[in-house]
Amino acid sequence: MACLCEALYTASMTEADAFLPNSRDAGAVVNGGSEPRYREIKRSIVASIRSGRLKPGDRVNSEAEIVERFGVSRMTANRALRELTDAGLLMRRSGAGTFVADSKPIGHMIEIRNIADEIRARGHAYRPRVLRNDTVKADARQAALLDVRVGTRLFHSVVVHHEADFPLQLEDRLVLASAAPGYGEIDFHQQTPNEYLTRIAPIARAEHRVTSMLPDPEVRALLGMRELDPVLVMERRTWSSDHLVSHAVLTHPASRYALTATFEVKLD
Amino acid sequence: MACLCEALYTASMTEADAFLPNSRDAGAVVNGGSEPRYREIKRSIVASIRSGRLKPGDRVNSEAEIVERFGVSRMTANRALRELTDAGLLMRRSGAGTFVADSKPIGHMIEIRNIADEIRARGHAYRPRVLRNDTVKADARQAALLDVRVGTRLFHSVVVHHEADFPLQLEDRLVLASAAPGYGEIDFHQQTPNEYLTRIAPIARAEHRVTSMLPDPEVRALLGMRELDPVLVMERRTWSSDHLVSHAVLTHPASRYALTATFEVKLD
DNA sequence: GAGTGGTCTAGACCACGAC
DNA sequence: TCGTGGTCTAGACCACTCC
Repeated sequence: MACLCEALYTASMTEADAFLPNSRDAGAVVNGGSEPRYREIKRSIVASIRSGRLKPGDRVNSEAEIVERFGVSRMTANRALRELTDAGLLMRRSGAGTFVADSKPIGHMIEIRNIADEIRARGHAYRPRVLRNDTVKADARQAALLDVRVGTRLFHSVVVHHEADFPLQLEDRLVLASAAPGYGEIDFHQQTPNEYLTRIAPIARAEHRVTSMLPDPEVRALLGMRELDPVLVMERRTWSSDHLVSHAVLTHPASRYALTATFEVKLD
Repeated sequence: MACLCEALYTASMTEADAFLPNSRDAGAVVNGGSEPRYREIKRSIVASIRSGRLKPGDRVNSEAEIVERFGVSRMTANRALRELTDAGLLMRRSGAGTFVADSKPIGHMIEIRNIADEIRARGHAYRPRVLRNDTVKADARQAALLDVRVGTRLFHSVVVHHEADFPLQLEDRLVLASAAPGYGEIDFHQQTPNEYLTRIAPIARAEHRVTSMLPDPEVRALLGMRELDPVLVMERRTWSSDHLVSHAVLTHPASRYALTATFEVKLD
């Protein structure tokens, strides 16, 4: 069916700002089964970024400020900020401060770029051709793909992403309606399905399967391909929190598209 | 032209045990431009694993032991062990101890499996067909791929990996001779090229490019493919420490092989 | 009960950046 | 100069595991 590759944003961690007022005997040790302080601080920062209150480039509370606001020691504040920095969510400059990092694509993992951005970065016009965006009740096959019961309400969108006038990717996507209620209303000219989803339901886990084949005539026509040109097909399932949110089949003409992935291992 | 996908092992960090005797005024703070203590400890542990002195499942020094041996505070020992654990190199069980983790394939990132293991896991016989394994002097094209000067000594191996009697992957690999001097002597029946390389020159960085095409007749024959079946081609460049070590083109029949990648994001 | 990791504190010195 | 992060210490309490 269809293929497309957009940005997967970092960040996980559920819940909103909910860093409870903290009825904990702050001073001493104690941590009676509750969440560690550093993690609580991380949650609150992640939530601030999620909610849009903190945007890339914005300054985050300094360690000293966190010490005061949360009533923790500097080591604890440091750990929270350091771990978020290691995770790529923040950037720190000694002497200057801590800042929200540019919303990195999936960091070191697979660098799957936002197709729209990618196209624009090449100086071309991005144009989506929306073939459908409906509400459906899951049939057996769809239910299996999203691991839900038959009849569950889903969105089903099919979009062809064009670079200038050339179709580059065919995206066929199923979305769990309960996880992204507004999906049916999106104007794909304003944001790609994945852009929307990563904002609404931040990706916690993604599973990919890449293969290739000769496309059937219909797909070949949609992608404006010559005969005997294979397509590169990427199937992607994404989870948010703990449930499957979306299944996408992203199909591209192999002659015009290659997937790239790069990663580093650093232990220092 | 060849393709194969093996395990990429974790771990980075250069140098051997070299944790200098540490002429640092231990007691106080000070860190006059030298390496932080926690990183030094990490290096030493990584080196122990690298050298084979510590194997998966082995117990690592406890925090208390590190405190004594390195003359650091427990927080520092804890940081070293915790970071290596987060990186997937170690496993900790509260109350029990710290252990070397099973040599994880690239962890959460791309799970690219060792083709030999993968085949055996499916209960089939793995059989390599070695077409060549020569020493060559880099020509212009090869020099560009490995980012070295023309004439640099390289190994060039071509192997077809079979599952039972079916060719599954064609691997065409260039290896920088100076980085893996023994490569030319490997018996690929004993270990795959990548197995050897990950042991000799642990991967610090990898770059992938995946595409597909219709194979030329020669490749098609080597892979025992029918006409009009596309191949899935993965090109991979791997770095160790700071230099490019290997370039591989891994080609598989799309009808018999799919790449999978899965990753999780966790910020807690 | 002894040992282990998990967390936390209240100090500290340092290099760096902004003013 | 003052605030920032980067590192480090020498204690501490806790829950857990293993014996």
